[in-house]
Amino acid sequence: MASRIENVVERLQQVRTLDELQRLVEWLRDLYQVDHVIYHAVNRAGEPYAALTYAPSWVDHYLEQDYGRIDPVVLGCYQRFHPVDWKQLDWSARSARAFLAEALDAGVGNQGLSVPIRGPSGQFALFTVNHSCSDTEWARFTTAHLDDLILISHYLNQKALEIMRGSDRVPDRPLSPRELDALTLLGMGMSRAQAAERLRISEHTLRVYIESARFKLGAANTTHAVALAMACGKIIV
Amino acid sequence: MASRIENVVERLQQVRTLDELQRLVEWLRDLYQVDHVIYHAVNRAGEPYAALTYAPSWVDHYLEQDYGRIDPVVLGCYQRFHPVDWKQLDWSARSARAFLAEALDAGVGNQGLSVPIRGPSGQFALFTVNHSCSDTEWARFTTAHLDDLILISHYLNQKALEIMRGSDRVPDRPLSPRELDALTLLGMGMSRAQAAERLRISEHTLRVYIESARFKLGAANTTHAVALAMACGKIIV
DNA sequence: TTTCTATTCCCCCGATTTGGCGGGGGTCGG
DNA sequence: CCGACCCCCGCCAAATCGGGGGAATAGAAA
Repeated sequence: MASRIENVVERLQQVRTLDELQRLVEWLRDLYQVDHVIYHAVNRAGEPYAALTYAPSWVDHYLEQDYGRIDPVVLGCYQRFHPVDWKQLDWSARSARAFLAEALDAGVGNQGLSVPIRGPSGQFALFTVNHSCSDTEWARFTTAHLDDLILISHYLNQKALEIMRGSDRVPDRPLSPRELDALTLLGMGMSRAQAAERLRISEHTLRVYIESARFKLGAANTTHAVALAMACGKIIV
Repeated sequence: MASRIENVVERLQQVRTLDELQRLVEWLRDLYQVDHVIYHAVNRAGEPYAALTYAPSWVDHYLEQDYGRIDPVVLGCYQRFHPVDWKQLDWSARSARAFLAEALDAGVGNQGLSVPIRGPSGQFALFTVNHSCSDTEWARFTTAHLDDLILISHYLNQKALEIMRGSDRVPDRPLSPRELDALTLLGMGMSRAQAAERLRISEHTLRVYIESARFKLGAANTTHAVALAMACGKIIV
């Protein structure tokens, strides 16, 4: 029991495919003896990916109804940092209560703990465990395993990112210092004239940098170039 | 030694002020017997905050030169998720090598490990330990304490957010779905006309969304609005 | 109920930005 | 030595952007 977390991390490190990730969450469910374990990532392309132990019918219904937009777990975690007990969430909205009723009906436990995880470029994921039991039993479970769950969610997300990154990696030419300066200042809200003044160059020279940066990044216009440079961490606004 | 992490977490929970946070990183430095410990939050809405053990002169110089924009540690961590050993970073740029020389001169250790941490609204922070020692010694240290450092960085950032939330709470009104759509498409490189066509609304309606989004975000122009929305995780390009 | 917001549409206008065409000078590696 | 890249500058026409007027519907909040 004491070395449980080491085993989990070790097993996590060996995951190589999304299929193995799916089997891992099932294994975690059995290991921690809870009803369900869910890893749910929202990547930048907008295509969500999930590895979970819910009934497929519930998952389909959830996606079909676009419940991600009203689910209090998703909404609540999106603006929080620390793991969230489902009881702390705001279930007051009518749509939220209707959703909860449906969820319980679909076999989702009445108790839950969700860990928000964030990666580069606004990547956002949730690691959730949920179970049907009393408040005191659940409190005992969460206090005992909170640190484990934080670490697991971290490694889980790292693996998921690693697996998915292989496909959409784009090789790009580095931007020159002046090009980075130009995009940074524009991203900070300056006009070209202001940025040129700040950099002590002519407004037209600045344009040359913007154009070459746009070309290197394959951007359609200035806004696109700034967005792309930010998205791959080249500039920080 | 085995219960070290429990002690750390317990002590972290008691932190209430930024001053205590500062003393905590000093305590961590002594506990783990490393040269320096740095917690460095980059708060987009306001000014950055740091609790660290570097010499004040180096910190001042760093801020004055705006080294955050060329520091390979910051740039590298910004696009990564897992803790990063400084040796894995890209030190090839001339500015990076010059920066490194200055840093070593200022007493920064030659070995380092930085943990990127992300919170809601694009909040980004770094938890770093660094030390002067050989590669093998450093490898032994990092493998032994990696999980500790991940957990510490998590709790540290949670506390920092908790403490700062009171003071610099910027009331940002949420963007409407259409405003988010508009900014997203513009960030993807479309012109207003193209984005309007995609959303099946008039080009002028789109302009209304852009303007209201610009107003809500306090942005000077469209590019700025897209950059701000991206920076605080509201849109993903 | 009334106010607020979100969503959609229309007009006009000028300033800014854009994209394309030129031209110089420097440094660096093959 | 030459190509490649980075750094600087100018002119021009057209497209885009930002701002000024409006106004209607629906739904949610107060």
